[in-house]
Amino acid sequence: MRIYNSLSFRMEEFKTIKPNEVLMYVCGPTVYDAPHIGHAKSAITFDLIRRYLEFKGYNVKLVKNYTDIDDKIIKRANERGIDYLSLSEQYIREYEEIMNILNIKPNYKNPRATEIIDFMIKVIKILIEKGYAYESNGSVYFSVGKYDNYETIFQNIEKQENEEACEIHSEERHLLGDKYDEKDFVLWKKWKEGEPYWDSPWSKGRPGWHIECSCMAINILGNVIDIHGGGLDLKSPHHKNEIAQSTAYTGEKRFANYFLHNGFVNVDNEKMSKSLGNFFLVSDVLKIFDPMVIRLFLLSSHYRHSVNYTLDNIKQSERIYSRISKTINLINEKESIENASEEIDSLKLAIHKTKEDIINAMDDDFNTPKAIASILTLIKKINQYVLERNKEISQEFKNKFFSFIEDLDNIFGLFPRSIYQPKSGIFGKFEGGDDLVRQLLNIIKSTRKQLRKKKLYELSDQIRNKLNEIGIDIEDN
RNA sequence: GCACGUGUGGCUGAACGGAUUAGGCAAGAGACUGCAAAUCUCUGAAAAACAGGUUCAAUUCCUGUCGCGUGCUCCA
Repeated sequence: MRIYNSLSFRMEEFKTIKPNEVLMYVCGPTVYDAPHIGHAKSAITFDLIRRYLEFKGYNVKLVKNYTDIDDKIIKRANERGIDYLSLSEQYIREYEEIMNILNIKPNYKNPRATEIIDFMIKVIKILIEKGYAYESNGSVYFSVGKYDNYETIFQNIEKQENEEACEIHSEERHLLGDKYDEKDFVLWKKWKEGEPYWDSPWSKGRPGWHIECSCMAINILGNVIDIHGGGLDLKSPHHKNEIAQSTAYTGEKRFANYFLHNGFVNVDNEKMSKSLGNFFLVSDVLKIFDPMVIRLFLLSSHYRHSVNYTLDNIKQSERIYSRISKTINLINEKESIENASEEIDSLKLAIHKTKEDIINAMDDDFNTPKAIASILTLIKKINQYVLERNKEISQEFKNKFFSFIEDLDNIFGLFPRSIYQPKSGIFGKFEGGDDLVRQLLNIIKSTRKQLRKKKLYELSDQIRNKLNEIGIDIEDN
């Protein structure tokens, strides 16, 4: 299995620290606003990776944090005249709800920054003791000049250049404001009027953004982890700083063996972001599209690439999704017979082949577009066989097919049982499959059938249209 | 400016050092059908930013140029 490692700028064979276990940390959101499609892309990316690793037999411990204390949270809470905690609580709940709808598997742990302030203080203390950090006017900063090769992290430049870049700063050790170097970043931020604070040896205050993630990862998963993930926009300076401070603290060579970064969701070929204001909230998109369609849309381009959010593009995904679900329903509803033609073997073989293709695609840096293409090729084959040539299928085939769909769902999280089990087709529209509704619909269906038999098309079409208007699609045949 | 990534058909999006360059959407034609929908079949004599280089052979590797995106400031 090969994955692209942002640390080395190339594809690498994936090897874990412990056999069969993957320690994985993903940077979660700063909870001051509702999640947009960009957050969904990141979440779905790492959910996919996690699912695939589990499919490969790894026990994955995925930790994803919430940054629940930060300038923006404080600002917005003040604007609304509420406590910062109730603000972050509100958005954490919303985030979790949406993740659940998008079929994101629950994480191993979801720590919040404010839960481990004590540990952060301990780590900062040690960083000062080791000479990597300094206190200045009540705040504490990490000194990038004291850290070897700071500039080479995620920068494909030679060590010499790094030394040149840092030397200048370390020679002139005078303060620029509170810092010695512009790039020094804050570990502990001194309290200001109207802000929440925690006591520390340096001042009343709160932790800096970068130290939070390092501490949560180390605290829960340990000094060195397998995979660290996040959006491409976190690469620098966030992940860069995380690496510097974490390895400075632990003394290890690496903080994470693999850094993975997902690409953006673009709007008009520009990054969707809160600061640009060009974002679409997941909750709004969910009003128009099925969550699985959103998932498929975001998986239809490679995780490292950007995906352009347009109505047309997401509609394409909707079409593809319905195509696949229709075939799943078709096989589900079709009666199997004892002695189906031997030709069914070729279909069984095709399933086997498709599964292999998917595994190969996914082993190659999680190539979902390729994997999806091979699913569609299989779907076409099945449709040809069952619909066009109207051939019978065996129970054995059905079993094989559904075990395949289950694999697909395990990997992509796209085909939960609910789409083809108890409530399928039109009944799916009614939560819980109300018996009365079910019976009523059956009556309507059989009435229409009789009308059509008697060639009373006008009336039967009218019924079809009326049902359509209230959101029930009927397809004859 | 530095770094990372990217540039494939009307759109989306893969593979691959060579001989037939996936898959999907949209379009057109046809089959089926009372009609619609769904499904299937066929078609588009299809395309690889530009310029060099390596090679028997490059869309694929290398170099340069240009375009685009992102990071270097909060952001998934």
